[in-house]
Amino acid sequence: MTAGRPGRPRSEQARRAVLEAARDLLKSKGFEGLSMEGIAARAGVGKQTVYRWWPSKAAVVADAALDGIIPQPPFVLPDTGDLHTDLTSWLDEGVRSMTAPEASALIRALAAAASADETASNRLYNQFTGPNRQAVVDRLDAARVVGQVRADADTGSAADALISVNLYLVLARDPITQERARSLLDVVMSGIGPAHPQ
Amino acid sequence: MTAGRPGRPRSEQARRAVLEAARDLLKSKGFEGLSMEGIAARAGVGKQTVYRWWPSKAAVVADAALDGIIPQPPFVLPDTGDLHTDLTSWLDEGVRSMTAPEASALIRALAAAASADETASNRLYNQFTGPNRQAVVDRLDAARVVGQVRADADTGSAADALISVNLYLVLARDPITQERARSLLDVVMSGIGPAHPQ
Amino acid sequence: MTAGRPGRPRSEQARRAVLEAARDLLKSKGFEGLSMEGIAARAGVGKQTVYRWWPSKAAVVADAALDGIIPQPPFVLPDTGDLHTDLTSWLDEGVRSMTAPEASALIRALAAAASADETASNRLYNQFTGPNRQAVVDRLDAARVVGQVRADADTGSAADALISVNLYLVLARDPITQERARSLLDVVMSGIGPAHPQ
Amino acid sequence: MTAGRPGRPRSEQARRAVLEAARDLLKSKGFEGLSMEGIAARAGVGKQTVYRWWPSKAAVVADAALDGIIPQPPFVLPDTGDLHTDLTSWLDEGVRSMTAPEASALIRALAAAASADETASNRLYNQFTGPNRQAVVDRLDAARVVGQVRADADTGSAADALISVNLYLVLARDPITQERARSLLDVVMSGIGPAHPQ
DNA sequence: ATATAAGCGAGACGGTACGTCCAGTCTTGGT
DNA sequence: ACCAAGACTGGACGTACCGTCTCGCTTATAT
Repeated sequence: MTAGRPGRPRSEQARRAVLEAARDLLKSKGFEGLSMEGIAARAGVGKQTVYRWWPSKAAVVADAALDGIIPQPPFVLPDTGDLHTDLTSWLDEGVRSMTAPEASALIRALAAAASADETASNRLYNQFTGPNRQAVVDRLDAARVVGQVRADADTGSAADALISVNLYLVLARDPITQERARSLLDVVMSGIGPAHPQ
Repeated sequence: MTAGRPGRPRSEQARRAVLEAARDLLKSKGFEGLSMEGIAARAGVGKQTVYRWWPSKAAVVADAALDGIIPQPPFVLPDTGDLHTDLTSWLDEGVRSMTAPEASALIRALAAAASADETASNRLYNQFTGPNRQAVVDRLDAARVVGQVRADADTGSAADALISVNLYLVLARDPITQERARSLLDVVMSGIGPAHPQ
Repeated sequence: MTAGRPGRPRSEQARRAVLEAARDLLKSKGFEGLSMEGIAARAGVGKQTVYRWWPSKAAVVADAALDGIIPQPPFVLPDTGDLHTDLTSWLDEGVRSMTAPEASALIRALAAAASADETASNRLYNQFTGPNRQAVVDRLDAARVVGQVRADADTGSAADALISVNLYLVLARDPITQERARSLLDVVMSGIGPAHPQ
Repeated sequence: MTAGRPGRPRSEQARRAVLEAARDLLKSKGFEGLSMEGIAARAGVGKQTVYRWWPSKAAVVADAALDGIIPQPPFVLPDTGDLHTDLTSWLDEGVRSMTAPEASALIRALAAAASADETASNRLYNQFTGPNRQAVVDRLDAARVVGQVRADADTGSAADALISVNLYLVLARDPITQERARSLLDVVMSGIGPAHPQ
């Protein structure tokens, strides 16, 4: 694939060491406390090696996320045939994976990275939030076919609501609980309007 | 209030100059590009004066937000008697105020500040997001009394959904549009489930 | 003198620590091996403090020389009435002070500094080599008055010869000896031409 | 000479490219501004090729000088029978070749190289300054045979004086002029002592 | 012919130093 | 007790080179 170019090939070991160092430092010191210099030092790598492949700490963080070095919520929803059951188990799994203090620190870091750098924001969205959102949309669309979702519902907006609340809670440092997730699901499924609008 | 203490009283002029300098720099350079030194220089103020009153740039930013120096979305909802109309006009106003590129840059900056500093996060939440959310909850609760919201709906979760999606869109750098806001409102009002499950 | 300006005054302690650190490092590692970073570290001073007052390592070295922190050959010649005796003792003193390996390393360093930087070159000349040369010229001119130097001799060129040979020997790493100095003095005093040109 | 060893023979083209690149960079940026990396880049040569043959930039500079790629003053003195005439024309030629700003920059660079590296210093002396000095000594010794130099004069010291003053002037950035050279020659030939001491 | 050997350009590697910016702190004179 | 000014130590920034190391390739002698 990478045609036989001249010159010493890129060191896979250095690449992984950088991403893992970034993840570790992110957990312990947050995005603000992260530094290119610190990443290089902990990875046992020259600073130039970091700058050769990543333009900023936001880019390193984004790559670490994309590489699975920063753990991600699951991209696939179960499909048992019952939408409510499936969304509930998906939400429970999400709550479980985000309640570890480490996990919320990482998410805050990703938010800060997205805030600081447009490119990082796009990459994180395209390969992290995006697929997750798409999985929800797909499941909802499948449910529509079997009549569990009304024909004219905007499944995209529903997915947005289900996903973004967690981001909001993490940033606001409000604890994320199962109850809260289920209340949200109830709102999204049934709405808050009176049961039988004519 | 500040009892007649001895010594020179705090300079109100310096205080405002600092907050306004912070706002201006935030617009042009983002939270990452903001510095205490830069704030002091632009405000024409000694660095010590900044440190005397604020421990970090996140604290300055939080104060600037609370002081109204960073413009905020409206805290009150109209109450025309029709919930859907009121929420629509509230959302439209929100969309309008967040679509300016400056505004989204400021929101990203506040998100970064919240991510970086727990104290700033709390202050921003308590006096910025919180009242806004509360206003929505209050309006929904009032609507419930007149039967426009079903009795067992969780108005808190509904408010969370309405507010947090915008945060998500700003961080993901997805454009915020009226259509999108109205689709979301439709989901929150009516749910996505089949219209009349019996 | 330095009018009551606002702001913290310059630290004399830091100034001396920098110059002494530069001298020590110069002795042990030469001008090439000297670094602004190393100077700051050894002086226990922030790097910025060095850069605030000196633009380059050549400037630091020049200042260290001017401040007497780098030892200098004597600027005054004895005047016993006999020129040859006085120049001999002056040369002996010069030979003595330049034969220490430390001293020749310092002189090579000053030559490198002069080579690297025009400003440093001028400062070193004006306050280091220059006065020394002038002292020789003055002594020669005084000797001319009493008939120990012929009327039309160019004392400036004679001083140049007496001084520059040592520089040449240090750079060429030829050992400087009393004999060599005295041979040179003989050439300068008597010339190499036949004893009685008509 | 280099016995028919196996393997690809050294590239003469690369060797010259390196030395010429070094000379060009020396002219424009001085010895301090010269770098192995820069030499390789300008020569269109791999860095390893430079390091394979030269251990340091001082070594490259020394080689460039020895190879005639850095222009040198003439090694031979005319011998018209009249010493004063010959030395005058030799000095004039030296003055002429050193007054070009490029030339003095190169000489300062050679001085810096000699200062930085003992090996380079020796090579430069042995094959650059040394032969030049020897040529002067030889001419003076020849002149002694015909009575133009007194029997007990130290021709070595005289040669040192004639050569080293130029080095001193270049480092001090004092302009080198014909007048100055001739004054020096007068001192060396006739001395500064009274004309006929008996 | 085909190994083996050495040189070549290219370019990544772990590092050091550069010169600048900023973090927080401290110390002036003045309000 | 506050203020502006500005110097202090410290540390990260992003860049330039250091000297070393692998690549694929070329060019020689030795089998």
